[in-house]
Amino acid sequence: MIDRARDLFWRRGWAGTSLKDLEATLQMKPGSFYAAFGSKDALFKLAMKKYAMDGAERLKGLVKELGPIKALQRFPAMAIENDDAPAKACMLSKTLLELHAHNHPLVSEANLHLLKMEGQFAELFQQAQSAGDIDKAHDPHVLARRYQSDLLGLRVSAERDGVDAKAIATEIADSLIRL
Amino acid sequence: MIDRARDLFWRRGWAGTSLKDLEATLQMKPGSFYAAFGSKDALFKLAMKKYAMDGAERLKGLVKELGPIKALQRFPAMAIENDDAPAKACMLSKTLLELHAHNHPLVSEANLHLLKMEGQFAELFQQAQSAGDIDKAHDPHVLARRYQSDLLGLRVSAERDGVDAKAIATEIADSLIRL
DNA sequence: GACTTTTTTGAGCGATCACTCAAGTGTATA
DNA sequence: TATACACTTGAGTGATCGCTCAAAAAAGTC
Repeated sequence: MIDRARDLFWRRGWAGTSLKDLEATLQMKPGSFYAAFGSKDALFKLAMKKYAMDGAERLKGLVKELGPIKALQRFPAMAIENDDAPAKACMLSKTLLELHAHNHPLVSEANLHLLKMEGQFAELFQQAQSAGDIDKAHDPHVLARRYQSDLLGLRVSAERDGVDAKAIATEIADSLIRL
Repeated sequence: MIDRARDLFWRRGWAGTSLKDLEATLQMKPGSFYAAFGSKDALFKLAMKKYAMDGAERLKGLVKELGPIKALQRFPAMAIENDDAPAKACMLSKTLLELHAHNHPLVSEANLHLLKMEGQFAELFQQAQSAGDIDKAHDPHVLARRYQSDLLGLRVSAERDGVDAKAIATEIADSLIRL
């Protein structure tokens, strides 16, 4: 249920998704919708949380499979390779950009999720340092900040026409070897 | 006139900017507005063109002042340091992300401007190679693609809370030395 | 099967959307 | 000053926005 809402919001954005759209994909009449979720914003908040949790889960799975450094290297390509995803760009950044000027409450929510994600990256960088894969001279939080910025850029680029985003993902992954 | 419209669109996005908003900042009544511009979309297109041209002009000025490589190094910091700008994020990427799912004509327009900008970067990378500042083994178009992706990521990050975007800009600039 | 409670329904609320156009105002030429 | 033309005005268009709520249907309880 929330998954379908998330996909719709992710693809079309906040203003681009109308209650009619939600009613159609969720098979709900207005009354049921408001009884269940309270408001469009409330559902968006839930959808964004689901989005963030799924992303964190996917990364954890990658770590379990490949270990920290290889997970960080694989993650960028993974983020853009699914053609069935609602969008290439990150839902959190899309929300941030769309609603920032309106001082919308969902913006601080998006900021929070992005920060938590950055923390997760920092942890992995630290683990990679402990494993000897990355020079300990680097600050893991600095690495994580840059990594996330690169990731956000990649995912915006992946939404462009005529840009080989996979190549950029590879470059991001390769740059982690040289640390 | 178009500058004021561009600032409004840049800050608030396409759906976030209503005709009422435009009428207020342009001091125009609906009739005059439609006589002058035809539609909201048409003005947005003009605004985006102005945005792209101004950006290209600013980069050219930087090149004239500092030369190609130093201009490329300075540009990221410059893009995010103006606190009076309507937004930190790039108007073209904001438009791309907001309207991509709706197959809106303005998306291809945004794509075009982004591609032209990437071409400008590629030219500068090539000039930097000719000047001996960058190893000629690199493909300038590949460098430009990555540079623009980094730039877009930087400008999204600059819109976040609690992120030192200046530091990221410095890192991007520094990574150009090591080429 | 009768009664209570919960859930679903969809017509419709006021507000706002992008946009139109007849009427009014200003300006140029005679 | 009189006439022709260009521009401005803002009330108003139908459509859509997020959302409400009384009535109908369904589910639960005895």
